[in-house]
This record gives sequence, structure tokens and C-alpha cells, in this order.
Amino acid sequence: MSTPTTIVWLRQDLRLADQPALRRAASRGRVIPVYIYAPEEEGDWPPGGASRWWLHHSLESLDEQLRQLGSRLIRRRGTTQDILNELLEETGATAVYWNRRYEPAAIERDKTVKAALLAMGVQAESFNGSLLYEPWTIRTKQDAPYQVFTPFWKACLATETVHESLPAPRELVSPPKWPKSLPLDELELLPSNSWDAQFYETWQAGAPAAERRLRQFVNETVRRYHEDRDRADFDGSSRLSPHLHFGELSPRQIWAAVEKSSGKVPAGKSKLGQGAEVFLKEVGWREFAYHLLYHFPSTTKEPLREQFRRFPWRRSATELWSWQRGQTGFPIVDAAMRQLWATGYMPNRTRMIVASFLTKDLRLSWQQGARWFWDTLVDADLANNTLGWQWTAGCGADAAPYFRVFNPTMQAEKADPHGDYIRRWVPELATLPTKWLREPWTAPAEELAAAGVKLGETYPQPMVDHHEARDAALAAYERVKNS
DNA sequence: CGTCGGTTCGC
DNA sequence: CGAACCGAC
Repeated sequence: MSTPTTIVWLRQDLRLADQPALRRAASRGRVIPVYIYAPEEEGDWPPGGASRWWLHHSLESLDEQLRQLGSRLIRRRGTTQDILNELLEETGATAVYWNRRYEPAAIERDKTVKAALLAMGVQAESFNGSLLYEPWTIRTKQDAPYQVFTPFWKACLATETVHESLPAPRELVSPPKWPKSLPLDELELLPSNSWDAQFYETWQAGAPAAERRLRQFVNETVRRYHEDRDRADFDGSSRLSPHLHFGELSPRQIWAAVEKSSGKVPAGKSKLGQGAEVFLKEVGWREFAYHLLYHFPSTTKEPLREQFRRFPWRRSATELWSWQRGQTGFPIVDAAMRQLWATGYMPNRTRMIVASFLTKDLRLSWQQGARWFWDTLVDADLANNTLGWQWTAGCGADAAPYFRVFNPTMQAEKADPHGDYIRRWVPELATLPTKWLREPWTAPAEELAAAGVKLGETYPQPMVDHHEARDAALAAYERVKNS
């Protein structure tokens, strides 16, 4: 009998190590790794511009890694079902394996595909490649999904789970003849303007780069993570999020690397350091985000907390544009929004600052913020993005209470104590002394003149008075609070 | 994963 | 008189 052939349908698992679907396919016989670009099948959330940029480079890297094992990546574009059918026919493959996804549109599509494959007599099997705890495995005592993080995470950690990573296969057996593959450029993932110029200086996609970043993080940054992650002026966070989103790394690999490096810390009570503890809790928030998205799929559109469906959001296309382009007149907000546009990223602390500004100071809807992040973040992830926005807007599960309003000035003092971050991203304020940098409208005329700043000309006047805006937001909240 | 305004504490 | 602490929103 000839060696059986398996198609590995790759999606958000663009790696070779700790890759359950690939692993199982490799042990079965010949392997055909396939990526099908099918944005029409993603419902309301086809990949945004920054995500597509990342995807392009991640696919390029994956092909190189596969070629080192004597294999290659087959790229196609179109309807998943049609393409799988074509490939099954062309190659004589008798099985299709993949790692599961948890977004509502992907779940529906995957179900349909699986049923069709099984009906054709093809072996179709899915695996867990991207979560520590799949959403349906964790339930409250009342057999309901969790809506509060801390008990959720306790319940996760109380389960007897071994987070063991699988090694990458050492070789992959090729089919006698490779099916044709679309050249990468024909997926048309890169922007046609030069929007992405600075992405190249900031990021390197692909599992090998992800593993280097992880190693550097656990060796250096993680120790001070609990403090430094709130800093905008240097890299105190892990920056692993885009690698995790595309599955260039699995959470199991991250978990293992953090535990291993923390094991080197002086014995003591075999406890992890505080930085590692806080970091792994962030991995826990990602698990929680997937739990919520799975059990409450409507939250990508609607707030989880009912009363917020009547919240009187304002509407203003011009104000939204000012926020998007970093022209609010609040330097910390503008710095962060410009960093996002230029690099496809901002650290979590400034995400909270700009989100609070949009939803409280401007009272524009969190959905509009979520949509902008979706298009501009290289790590755009439906579960994390939805949770993050509902969290700051105060309308989600275990959210910050709505009355928690970030003060942009205080936040800037903490996140950017010397003003380096603002000076880098808002260069028109660069020579203004730190004392005035966070609130240029309070600077004496001669200070502004000396720094070459003309408010309303070289840099905008503040869009709102923060204290008035805060009061207005709290008043709006009062109206929906008890309804 | 707040802010604000109040009070108390310590020099 | 400022830092530290506390409760309300």
C-alpha cells in the first residue's frame, strides 16, 4: 500500500514547533502544508491592512522553514472548500488536519468544511494549537461560562494540565509531485502606498524571529515586566503579541520558556518572579478573551452589559479622524496614535490611554475605536481587541467601571516621565520643556514661541477640556447606569 | 489595569 | 506642607 498523504490546512498557526496538526500529519505519511487566503470567509472581520502586511512576511518565512525540511508551503486564494477539494483530487490526499480557531465566522466555516470532508470520506481532524484552555473546558460551578477574570484564571490553573510543547518534526515527507502554488505577491497582501515603510524597522515576522524575541524577553525584560510594561518610552513589554496572533509561537512555548528561565532565580519557594507572574497573567487574559468571544460571540458588535446598548455615544467623523491621525491636541494621545499608524503597534498602557480618551473624553463609540485598531494593529486579534475595548469602555465582562476615566496628563507623567516618547512621535513639540510638554496649552507664550510652537497651527489646540469632558461622560453614564 | 478630594500623618 | 491613605464616583 502506498504512503498516505495528509493536507495540513494552516491558518493562525504559522510555525513548525508545537504544531499538533503538522505533527500528526507527519507521523501519518506524506505532508502537504497549505495556506488558503479567504478573507471573504471572515465575516465582518477580514484581516486589516497591518495584519495583511504581517501575514505576507509570516508566510514567506514559513515557506523558508518548510524548505529546510525538504517541504514547502502551497499558497492558494479562493473558497476554502473548493480549494481543498481541488487539492484532494490533485494529490490523492486522504486526510485534512488543522488547528482550531475560535472566532464566530471561523467556527461556522470550519464546521461546514469538516462536515463536507467527512461526507466525502476524507479524514478530517482538528487540534488545539493556540490555547492553554479551550473555551468549553472551563465552567463555573453552576456550569456557566465565566465572566470575571480572577475566578476564571484560578479555575484554569486548578485544572491538571501539562503544558508540554511538541518539538518540530525533523523531516517532512513530500508528495511525489507538488500541487501548484500561487506566488506570494499574488495574494496582494502588502499595501500599495508606502504606509508600511517603518514596519520593516520595527518588526520581523516568522517563527525564528518570534523565538529570538521570546528568548530575549525571558532572559532580560521579564524580570522588570510588572513595572516596565507601563512605560511608553522604552520596550518594557514583550512585543510577542503579533507572533502569538499568527501562531508563530504557541502559548505553551511561551509558558515553558518563562517557567524555565524563572527556575534559574534563586531557589526560595520555587515561586516565579513578580515580573513572570504578571506576564503569565497576561497570557491568562488572552485565554479569558477567547473564552468570552466563544461564549458571547455577539460582543464583537454589542456590549456585553445590556444597559450600555442605550449609551448616548456621540457621532463625529471629524473628531474620529483627529483621534485616528493623532491630532487631538493631547500629546500623549497623539504620540500613541501616530506610533500606531507608523509601526502597527502601541504598548498596552497607551492603548488604554487612547481608548479612554475616545470613549470618555470624546464619547465616541468603542466600536469605532475597535475598527480602527483592527485595521492598523499588526497584532489585531478579534478576541483580545473586543475584550480590550469593552474593558476600557466599561461595558464588558469584568470591565473597568465606566467612571474610571484616565487623565491624559497624569498618565503621560507615569508612562513617559522624561517626555522622550512624546518628543519622538510628536516632533513639533520636541524642544518644549518637559514641564509644558504634556499640556502645551498651559505654557506661557514665550515658552511656546521659543519652541516654535503655534497652537492651532503647528500643533492642535486640545479638542476638549478634560475636566469638563470627564463630567459630561459621568453624566451620560448616570443616565444608563440603572436602566 | 483611576481620579479626585478629603483627611491624617510625619517632619 | 507635602506625602500617604481612604472612600466615592
